Amino acid sequence: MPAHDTQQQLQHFEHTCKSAGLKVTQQRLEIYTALLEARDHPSAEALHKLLAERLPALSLDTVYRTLATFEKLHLVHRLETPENQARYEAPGPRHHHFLCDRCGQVIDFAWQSFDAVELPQALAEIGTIDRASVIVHGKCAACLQAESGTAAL
Amino acid sequence: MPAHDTQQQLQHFEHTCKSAGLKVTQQRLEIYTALLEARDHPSAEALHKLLAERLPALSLDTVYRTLATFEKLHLVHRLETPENQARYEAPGPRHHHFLCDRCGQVIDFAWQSFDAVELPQALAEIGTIDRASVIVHGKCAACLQAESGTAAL
DNA sequence: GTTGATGCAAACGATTTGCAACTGC
DNA sequence: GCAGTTGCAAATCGTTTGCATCAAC
Repeated sequence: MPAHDTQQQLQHFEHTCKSAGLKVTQQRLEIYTALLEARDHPSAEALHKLLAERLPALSLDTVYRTLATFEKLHLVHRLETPENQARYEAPGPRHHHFLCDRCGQVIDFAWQSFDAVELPQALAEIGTIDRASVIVHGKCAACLQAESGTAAL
Repeated sequence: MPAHDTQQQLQHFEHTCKSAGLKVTQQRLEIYTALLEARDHPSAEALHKLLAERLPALSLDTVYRTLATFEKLHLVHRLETPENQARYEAPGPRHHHFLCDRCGQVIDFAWQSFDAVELPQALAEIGTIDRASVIVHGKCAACLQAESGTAAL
């Protein structure tokens, strides 16, 4: 995907940390990299598990703290999900989210024509706009199939 | 707002409960009514506090349980917010959400031209669509003012 | 009268925090 | 070396659950 290769994002990451007066520790680097590579909006716990091999000493609270730090710097986005567990993603190519109301899965989708549209006037009075995205609720294909097999709900 | 007056929604509420085999208890009625009247997407705790006057004996867990029940029946929506506390709203006129990244406030806004637009093809393969809405992140006017006064972050 | 709903208190799980040891700059 | 970070363990907070009592149908 153009304009979003890993190298560039890592550069941006280091630069952002340094300008904020934050140290570029191994943990931060690994967590950020893992998030760049993850395509499934992992939770803090999922990231911790994922990194357990490379960094056995990494503690879960560091993951939480690091993600919170990254979020403030806009290095990652915390997703809005109906779950009680927060999920994160590194900002990449612009996309939107489909949420399965049954299994909770989050699926990305692109929608160029939305991205190009102008936001409504009303927003100007509400505040400044950082980013806008679409959230679609429904049932994912896998769940539909599972339900038809198991006679539903 | 047409097609969404309180009377009608209460009828719909009772009907939905009965068809689901659920009792229309005073607690459920009050919680639902409070949510219909609330314009601020209250959390379970906020609702509990709000109803404390009318129903001093109402317990917080009943609020939680009731909201969960309502959600399954699609009588209320659980909002996607970046907070750790869930917020709810009764489905009313179609609208979208502005989230202030600073104070966490949720502000509704209308966007008719979005509502009329056709969702992208890609979604058809992902699953069935229940509802689609836009989430805008930014800073609300109040926070902008507060920051300019206090010399920011 | 039954059956499901509520209130209470205890349990749970995700996230946060205080503090001492450590590591990047 | 200093300031910011981490790991650990304990605390916190939102939410869930087991169980006896109570209310709606």
